[in-house]
Amino acid sequence: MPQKRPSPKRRSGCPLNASVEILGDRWSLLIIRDMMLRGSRTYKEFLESYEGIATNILADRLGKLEAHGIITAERDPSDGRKLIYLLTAKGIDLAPVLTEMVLWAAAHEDTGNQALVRQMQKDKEQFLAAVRQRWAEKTIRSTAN
Amino acid sequence: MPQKRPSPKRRSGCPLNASVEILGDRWSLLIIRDMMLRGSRTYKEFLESYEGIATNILADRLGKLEAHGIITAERDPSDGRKLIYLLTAKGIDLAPVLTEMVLWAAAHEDTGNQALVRQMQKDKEQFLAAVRQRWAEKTIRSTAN
DNA sequence: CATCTTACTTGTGAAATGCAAGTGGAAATA
DNA sequence: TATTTCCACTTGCATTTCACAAGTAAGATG
Repeated sequence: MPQKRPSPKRRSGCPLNASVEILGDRWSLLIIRDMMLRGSRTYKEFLESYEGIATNILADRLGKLEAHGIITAERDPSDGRKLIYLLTAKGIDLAPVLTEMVLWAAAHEDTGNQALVRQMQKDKEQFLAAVRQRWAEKTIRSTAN
Repeated sequence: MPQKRPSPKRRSGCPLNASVEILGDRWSLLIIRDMMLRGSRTYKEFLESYEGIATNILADRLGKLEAHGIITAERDPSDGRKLIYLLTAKGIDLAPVLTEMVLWAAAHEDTGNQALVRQMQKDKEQFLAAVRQRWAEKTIRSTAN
């Protein structure tokens, strides 16, 4: 049973450093994006994401995200092979972080998915409210996390 | 002389992916934090940061941040050994990203610097305005970037 | 001119990453 | 029931990145 230590050994107490140590790699936030915006819930769905994460990296990141309390994993009752990954409240609270990163890149880099970007630009708070709303609906049970 | 193309080859057009490819490592955002909040401007000042970045990693990250147009480097007129690193407009636009990451970690992890956190929590927009204000004052010249 | 300071570069080993292939249990199919 | 397929991984291995220690070159200092 993977329990979570508060801070195994941080380089510093700075909150930004904590975020960077947990999320600062090339894949973790993309997995969270897929859960938050694309509704991905299984290992296979994450693998199908456009960027093409390697299987061992995906397994490692899912394990770390779970250890950090950002996602949970539960066996699918209707198909015993599948694990259903869900964002916790801590995980859905990353929505503002993702949003700001999207807006920054959209403003300064040549990127796609302008539909999403315009939605965020038009009304950030409304966008975040919608994200949280959808998450709450999917998480009818297991509100313990 | 290491030059850089705007987007050498992205894994995908997703804006979040762009941000993650540019900023998704354990050091880049901490360097930006030091520039934005601690006023660090030279190689030596970055090295003195609490987390203890290695010299080769720092040189590499400064080069990449400059290549991405997030910082500029100029020789110090009063001391020819020093390079003065400054945030560009693109760089200061990362303030909302840093802020959300700080707030997320402060809410869900055991972190320090509660003074900064409370300031952000109290009035996020005012905090960001102050950050931008300080940056604008320091960047009286070279507004080209 | 000798020494110190600043901003690096280089070398080496350890760790993380990417890719291909393999494994084990559950479900679907013949 | 036996076989095949599906799902979620694990393992091996080559490549890349990282951390740490040491060294270097140009400019400043005494």
